[in-house]
Amino acid sequence: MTPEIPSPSPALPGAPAPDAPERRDFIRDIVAADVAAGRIPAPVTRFPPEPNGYLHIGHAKSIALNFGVAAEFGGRCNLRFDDTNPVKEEQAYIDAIEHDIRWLGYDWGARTLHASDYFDQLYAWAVHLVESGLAYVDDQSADQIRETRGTLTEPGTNSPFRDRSVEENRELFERMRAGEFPNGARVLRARIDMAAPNINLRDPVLYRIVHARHPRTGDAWSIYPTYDFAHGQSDAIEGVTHSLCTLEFEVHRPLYDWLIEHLPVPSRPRQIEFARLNLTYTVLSKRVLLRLVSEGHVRGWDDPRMPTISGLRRRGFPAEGIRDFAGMVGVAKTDSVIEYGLLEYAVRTVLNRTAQRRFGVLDPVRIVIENYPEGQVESLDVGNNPEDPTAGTRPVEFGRELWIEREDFAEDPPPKFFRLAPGREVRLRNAYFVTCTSVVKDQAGRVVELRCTYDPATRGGDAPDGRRPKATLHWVSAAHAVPAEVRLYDQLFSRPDPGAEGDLFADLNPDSETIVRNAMLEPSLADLPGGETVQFERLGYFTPDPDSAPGALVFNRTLTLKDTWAKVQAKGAVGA
RNA sequence: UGGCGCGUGGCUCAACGGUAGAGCACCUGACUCUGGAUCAGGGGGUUCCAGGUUCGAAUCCUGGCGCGCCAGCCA
Repeated sequence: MTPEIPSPSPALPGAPAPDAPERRDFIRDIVAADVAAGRIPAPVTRFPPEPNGYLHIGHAKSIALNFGVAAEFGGRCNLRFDDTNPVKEEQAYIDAIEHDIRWLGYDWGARTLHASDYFDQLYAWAVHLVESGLAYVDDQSADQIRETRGTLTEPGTNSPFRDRSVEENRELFERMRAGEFPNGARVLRARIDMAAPNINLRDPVLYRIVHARHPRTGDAWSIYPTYDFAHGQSDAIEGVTHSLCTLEFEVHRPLYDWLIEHLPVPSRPRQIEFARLNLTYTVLSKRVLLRLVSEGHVRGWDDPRMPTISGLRRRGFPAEGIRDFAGMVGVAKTDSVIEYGLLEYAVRTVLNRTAQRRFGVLDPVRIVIENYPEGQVESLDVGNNPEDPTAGTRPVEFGRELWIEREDFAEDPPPKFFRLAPGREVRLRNAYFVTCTSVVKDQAGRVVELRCTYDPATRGGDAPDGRRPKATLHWVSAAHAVPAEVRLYDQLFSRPDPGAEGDLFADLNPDSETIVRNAMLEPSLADLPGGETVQFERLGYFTPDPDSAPGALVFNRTLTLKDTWAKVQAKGAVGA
């Protein structure tokens, strides 16, 4: 499914480019101050995904932050899987996550770590807490625990098992580990304060009984630590200095600190929270993304409409564009929603600079050049990228019959329409000037062919007399064109704030994908390698889809070009 | 009628007591063999509100208001 991708650009992502403006945000300020004050020689960060789904563009922000901070201050960033819940986690997700981070262009050396690597140590620390009288085994059910936790405005009440002896707690916890009890029979809880105004401090659960096979530790454990107990301690084991996480963990920080304080951990990490990424027209919730996939609203995690890294990759977004975007969105504590257009801007900027140009006609209409010799074919030299002279040129066949874009012709051109019309001369890009002499229609009145003449003196696209048509059209030789299916994409959701008014799934855009089955492409496109995105001149950026096969080409439209004509039309429509 | 956090142009951020700035978006013009790109210019902010401190407040204090998060044996 996932195409094999050429390695990302050689520039070391994460490391500041020599000419990059200094990136500044409150987290980098804190790190810089810690380094300047000599509290740490260099920062250690970590990216801690739970392997229960695919990475998405929101994770890219976190990845760029964690790896970026580490690189900029000469530190390091670990990849650590937060694999403490075996009922939701799978090896397939672990593999996909590693692949995606590599594709994005980040490198964590040999430091592929797992919270599960620390299960022994974590267990020993839990015992330490028991022996300090700071944790106890609670026999209450999940329901009972919920009922006695209190509410936002009322304190909770102590569990009847809260004052068990250290001996009894130690024995019971040991037996939980030995697998003597069924799921949910007992938990290990921290003994903090059932009346704490912060609910996370009301004797939070540290360990629960889960009889499930873990992707890495197999059946070795029948109890698993919760996020709260595993995360900070894992940070401490790894020597993480700045544990960067999203805002929803803010209220967990007092617990994070409490555990670090009461345990003989080897280092004292500090948790700092920042706002997660939100994007208009997009949902970045693993739960929802999983539903989109499992309910068949999209074809898979890597559907080109998905905001997953694999989806964006299949769509043709370059890793560099995603990295640039992550750098542009800023890091702050304000809950915010980024306009999707900023992502497009970042991607277009990279693609404009790097994508080779090709000719492709999505909605072909035939033109016949009446004064061009029948049977003649000539090869024209066409530049691969006007933004990059080193990209060279390629030969493109020209002949008497060509395909042009149907919408590049108007029998009755509206004002400000500069393209082909009866009697009007336009330039065929890198080829000749042609003038439309007549229109051939079928019985239904549909244009089936345009008869034209060309000016042989304009070969290459310039007129000796200096005259300049107002429009330049893309074209493909009818005798050489290869047919292809092209998939056009629009937002997966039809409103900028999906789900804001009721059911999220009711906001799915029914026109998020449009399939064009009879596109005509220049023949060089037939063997474009997967993972490469090119520009179809005047149309946008396109990339071969993995569904593509020899003789049955399939392309995805990555993005359109910026379209000011569409804007003019829209204005006209409003004014009319 | 709990706790924690956040409020600066349409969007995202900066300004860290000295009189509000950037990117994106938007508008205009130039240029152009992509109605793309590029270049030049422009509009747009009572810095949530109200008091207070100060020669001076987006920055400090007090009180409001609004928004977000927290009552999983998810992370």
